[in-house]
Amino acid sequence: MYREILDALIEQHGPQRWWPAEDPFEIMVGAVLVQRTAWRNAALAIRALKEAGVLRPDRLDDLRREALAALIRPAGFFRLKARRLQSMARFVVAAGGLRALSAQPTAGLRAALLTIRGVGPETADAILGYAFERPVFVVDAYARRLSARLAHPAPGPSDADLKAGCERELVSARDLNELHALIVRHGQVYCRAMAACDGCALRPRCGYHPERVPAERQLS
DNA sequence: CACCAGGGTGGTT
DNA sequence: AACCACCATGGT
Repeated sequence: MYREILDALIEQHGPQRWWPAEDPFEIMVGAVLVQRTAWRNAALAIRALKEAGVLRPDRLDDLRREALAALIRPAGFFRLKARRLQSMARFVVAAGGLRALSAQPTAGLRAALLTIRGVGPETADAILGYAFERPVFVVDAYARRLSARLAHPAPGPSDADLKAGCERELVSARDLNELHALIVRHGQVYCRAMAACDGCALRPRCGYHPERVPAERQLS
């Protein structure tokens, strides 16, 4: 099921090789900055952090919160995210760095990440998958929409079931990361650009925003 | 002008 | 457990 979706999406869009970042901590920062935000805007904030030379746990922790907020302004929710980034930076410092963290088993590391203010299930999984290369599937808005559409007209699986299903079938971090990246890519291409699924690799059982698909093209 | 983007939190019903 | 308001910028 998910393997076939992965293959179809690779065929259509090619390998994605996410996450675009130079190092694991940049991925962690990006995962917070992109929350409910277009990646373009998160990228502007990351660039500002790099230019200021503060894209490191210790430097981020030392910055004054107003100064950090000003730097990440383009990402939106900047005061909120400044606080979240500092709680994350402090967490990393307190844990003894990324090397120490990466020694933990996945389940424990996930639980630890979830104790950070502003890191929920999705952000934790993005960090686990892309920064720590653990075999987890990131259930985000795009994955949820696709899953709901595939199950239509039945109600889609819960987030937990979707995540578990993907992780059972696609065992490797590489495949799970690639599936998530491709679902996002696919969603960005077809979500608004097309009213329905013309040219879609998953035709006829795909579509985003089912409520926007004309009734005569809805799945029965 | 309205609507949306790779969520999470705290409070209310 | 299921809602809700809130957080805020930049693009279409």
